[in-house]
Amino acid sequence: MHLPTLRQLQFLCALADEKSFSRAADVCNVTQPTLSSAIKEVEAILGVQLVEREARGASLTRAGEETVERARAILSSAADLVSAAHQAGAPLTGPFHLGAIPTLAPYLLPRTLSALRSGHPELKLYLREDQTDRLIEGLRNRTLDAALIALPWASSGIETETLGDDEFLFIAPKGHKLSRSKKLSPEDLNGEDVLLLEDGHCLRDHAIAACALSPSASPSNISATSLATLVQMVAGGLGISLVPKIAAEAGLGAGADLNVRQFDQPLIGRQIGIAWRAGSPREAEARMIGKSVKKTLAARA
Amino acid sequence: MHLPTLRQLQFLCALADEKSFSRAADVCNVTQPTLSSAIKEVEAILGVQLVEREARGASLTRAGEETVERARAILSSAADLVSAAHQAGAPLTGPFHLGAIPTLAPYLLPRTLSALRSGHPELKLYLREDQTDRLIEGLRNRTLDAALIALPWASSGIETETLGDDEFLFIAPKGHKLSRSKKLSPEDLNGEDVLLLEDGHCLRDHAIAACALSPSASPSNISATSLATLVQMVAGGLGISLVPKIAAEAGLGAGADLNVRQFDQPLIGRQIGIAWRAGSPREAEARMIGKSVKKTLAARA
DNA sequence: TTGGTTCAATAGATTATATCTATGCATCTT
DNA sequence: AAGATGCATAGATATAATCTATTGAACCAA
Repeated sequence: MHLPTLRQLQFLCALADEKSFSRAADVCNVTQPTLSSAIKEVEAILGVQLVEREARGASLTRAGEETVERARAILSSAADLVSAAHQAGAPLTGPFHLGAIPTLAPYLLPRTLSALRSGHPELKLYLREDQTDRLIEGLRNRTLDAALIALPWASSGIETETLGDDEFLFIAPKGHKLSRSKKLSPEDLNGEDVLLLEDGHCLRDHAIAACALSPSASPSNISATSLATLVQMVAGGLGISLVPKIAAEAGLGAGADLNVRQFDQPLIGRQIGIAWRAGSPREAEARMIGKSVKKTLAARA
Repeated sequence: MHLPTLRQLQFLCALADEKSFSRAADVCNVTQPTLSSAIKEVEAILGVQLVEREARGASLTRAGEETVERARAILSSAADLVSAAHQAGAPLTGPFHLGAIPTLAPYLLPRTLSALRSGHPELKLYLREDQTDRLIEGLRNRTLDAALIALPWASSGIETETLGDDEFLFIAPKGHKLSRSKKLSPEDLNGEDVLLLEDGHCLRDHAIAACALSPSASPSNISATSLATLVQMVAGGLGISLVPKIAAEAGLGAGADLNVRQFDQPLIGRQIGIAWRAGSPREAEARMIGKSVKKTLAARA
């Protein structure tokens, strides 16, 4: 079977990105005729037209779209092969890019990282705090090596490992009626002024799901940009809310005039996990970091 | 990032297979120096030694092993890209290689295939009957496009779809005591002379599991090579056994002096499914065939 | 319409590279 | 020690990839 060259596949992907032969050629650091003939040859090898040559630039045919998708996967695997081999020469070294969601990073990482750093001084960690979607995208486009997120999160091409549980705690201003109620179940929040994080935070979705809230019908449609802000708003009497136990333990809300309490059965919460791109050469390191986080989670009060 | 060529990866895989530069070169239809320098260049690109040059032939280093594994995956994806594109030019044509396990093929395929052929006359079907392991291997090395097997069967790189259930029926010689017992549950077979297919047939394992048999302690350690043989042996009074309902319905055991009956609760059986290599360009056709089989299964008495 | 502009295809020259033949240099065998 | 086996090296050659220069088609503005 006659295969196209990786180089030709790169050209094709660039063409898909740029939708122009000359711009794509520029991106690939070759001249336009070079790229043109390369694309033509790929089409000859595959026996299908991949590109629609139009007056203004180029667009992909249906077959072209699928081919590009496969080509990207192949190029990514090839890049993985190279970095895995490089890694083999010098294991556990080089910069490692770790992402984490904002409702986790400030509370979980400080404890974990100090342990990790002392155990593995050769590991250069770079951190990025972002929402789940962006972190997954980072894993996909290789700007991240691993990410700490809330599970379950199924996504093709992404592998995950569960590290532990994180309970949701109830917070309210001192003297709120739900602070004094004998029993407290998640459904009791329905109808109250529940403050949530702004859209895009997975904690927001988890809270809505756990308490069976109807997000649109929420009386006060106020959203906070961070947990710290949220806590301040609750302390200011604007409403009630949930916070992850891990954040509360790390000192979130300390000093504020707040009532923090557990729910009675059923306990609600989320799972913490680590994710990496399937086939990543840094999977071993991702699992190692996961192990360290897991230890931190288990060691809590 | 500098990538190795697909050609170079092919050379490397051939070297891994042949464990000899000259033989590998032969396989690739190039001369030995060509392959030697290509391998050397890959090592330069990756910055690791992949091959241990020994007096008698060559062996892979640890890094080499992993690189070869990744290389094989990449080459397979590249081959898929090509055939997917070819497919796009002429969908649903060209030879399709379908495998099926021996306890299914003779009983399920006749009915399904005639329906399939009339519905899709352009599809050239080639059939192969073999045990599950070999079929999966066939999917892996691209000699098969899909396979009808018993599920569940998890295997990385293989995708499956469940098509229906197939109950196990009890068979015994006329007059056997279990033929006359009021109720019949799978555990009743324990301790009896249960005849099974020879090792490697998944039906054997399913039967052992379903009836909680201890295979080594089976009084008569007789194994049959096919269901037809098995039925003859049971009819000959050598013992009792299980047969898939689908086989019985297709006429297995018709005419033989046999007692066939259902089990009472719990019913036991297996699931029928179709499997294909993840990323196969013929996935759509595999699913189509699966649909046809599913219809056949559902249309039974 | 007409002339300018944009963008891809083509032709032919020029590198770059892939591959070959021929040979050398070890190691193992007999 | 002589032959056989198996990989590395060197230099020649063929193949391919890429470049420059140009053409031709489609669009746009006057």
